[in-house]
Amino acid sequence: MWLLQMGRTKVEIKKIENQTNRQVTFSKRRNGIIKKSYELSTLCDVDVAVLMFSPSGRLSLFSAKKRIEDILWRFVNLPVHERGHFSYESSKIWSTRKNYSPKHQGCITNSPANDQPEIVEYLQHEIQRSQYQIKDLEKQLRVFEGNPTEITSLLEAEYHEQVLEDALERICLQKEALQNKFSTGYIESRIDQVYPEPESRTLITRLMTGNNNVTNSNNIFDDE
Amino acid sequence: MWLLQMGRTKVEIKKIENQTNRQVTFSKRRNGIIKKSYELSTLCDVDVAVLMFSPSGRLSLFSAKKRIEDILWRFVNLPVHERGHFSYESSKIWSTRKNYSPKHQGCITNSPANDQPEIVEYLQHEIQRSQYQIKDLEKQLRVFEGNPTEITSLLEAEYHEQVLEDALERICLQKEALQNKFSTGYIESRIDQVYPEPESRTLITRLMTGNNNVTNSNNIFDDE
DNA sequence: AAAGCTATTATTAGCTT
DNA sequence: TAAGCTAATAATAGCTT
Repeated sequence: MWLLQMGRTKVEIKKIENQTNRQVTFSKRRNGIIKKSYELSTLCDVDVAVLMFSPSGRLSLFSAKKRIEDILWRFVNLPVHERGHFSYESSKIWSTRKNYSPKHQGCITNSPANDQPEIVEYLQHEIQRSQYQIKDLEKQLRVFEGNPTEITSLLEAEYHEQVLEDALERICLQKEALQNKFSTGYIESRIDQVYPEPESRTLITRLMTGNNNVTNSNNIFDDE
Repeated sequence: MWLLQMGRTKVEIKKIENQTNRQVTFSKRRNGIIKKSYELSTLCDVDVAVLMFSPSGRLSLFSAKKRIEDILWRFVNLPVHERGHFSYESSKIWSTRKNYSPKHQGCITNSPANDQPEIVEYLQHEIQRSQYQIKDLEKQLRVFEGNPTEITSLLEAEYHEQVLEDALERICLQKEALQNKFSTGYIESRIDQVYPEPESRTLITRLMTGNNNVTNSNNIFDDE
């Protein structure tokens, strides 16, 4: 009946390459973390918030005792001197954990003694990110201007031609619909079912411009 | 040597009244959650952020793969309706928990209340300014998408039509120019640069468009 | 109190259905 | 594909040092 083995095996902590397996493990372990978080919250009377973004951009949230927004809000609005300091010191927590490598994790606890302007650095970082985003959007807009320096291949030109023709067609249909509406009094209400989602256009457009600035993630590890 | 019992006993999930005990349990279980979060992050390639506020106001943070600010920022910038409001009752994990009372969700305001230094106010102002600019640029881009739901009057439709026709004309001129160039024997061969693999860009595109998928109310424990 | 120990409970990996 | 099973690993409660 049991061909290989029953029950769990010891597993190495590294990315699970098999997509199905990874999904199943994610689901199980996420439930585990959420359960543990709930228990910690209840046993020790602490507010807990957990956020998980999967690679596909899907978000899982958990918060105990308070709305997650309230917990995050409290964090974001902490006075500087209670915000927690960042250091690279290794935690004793991990000193006996074999599978732990601290290069990509940050564990921070606040230390009232330290008064570093972390929030200023954070805000500056976010401004830079916004500037990148603005540059990218401006680049996208320039593509539609037909600027020869932006479109350098026939394929690109044809692609943009197609995008614009599609958009134009939708506008014309919409124009007709509006004309009908005003001439007959009939209310058009199926438009968003009839036409393709604009989101797909945006996505492809952004793919075309190929500007993908990624925020850096210097990670930080700290002892309690 | 062992008066009562060795090893753990089954514990009821309710607030630990003994202060010392509660602190010890907090420390141990917190480490457990952080370890599990690290493992989940690595195994399943997920961004995880954990925040814990003890009753005394002490904060513990953990984030894997990215800075916690980046993860929170991403969450805060999700449109409110995409933030995932969920009820705990829906999971069978909670079906036997008596002490749990879920709180309903509400809105979060976006302007930080601050008694922060001047520089912080200034930076926050700058960020808001950038956000407005981004919104405006996105609005301009939507003109090229020709989304019918954005257009509610004939006048608007005609305006968009004109903009698109102008853009199309410029693109066509550029296309002709490129055709001339290539008809002289030049071969276009950079297709993979023009159309990058969608997979690699999806996350960033979603980030930029703000259209992250979120687990909704009833399936926080469901699979992705 | 903080760190270490271990019996016991809890989680879960790989399987079957 | 999702849900259930169980052997095995992992976490940890209550203890000692």
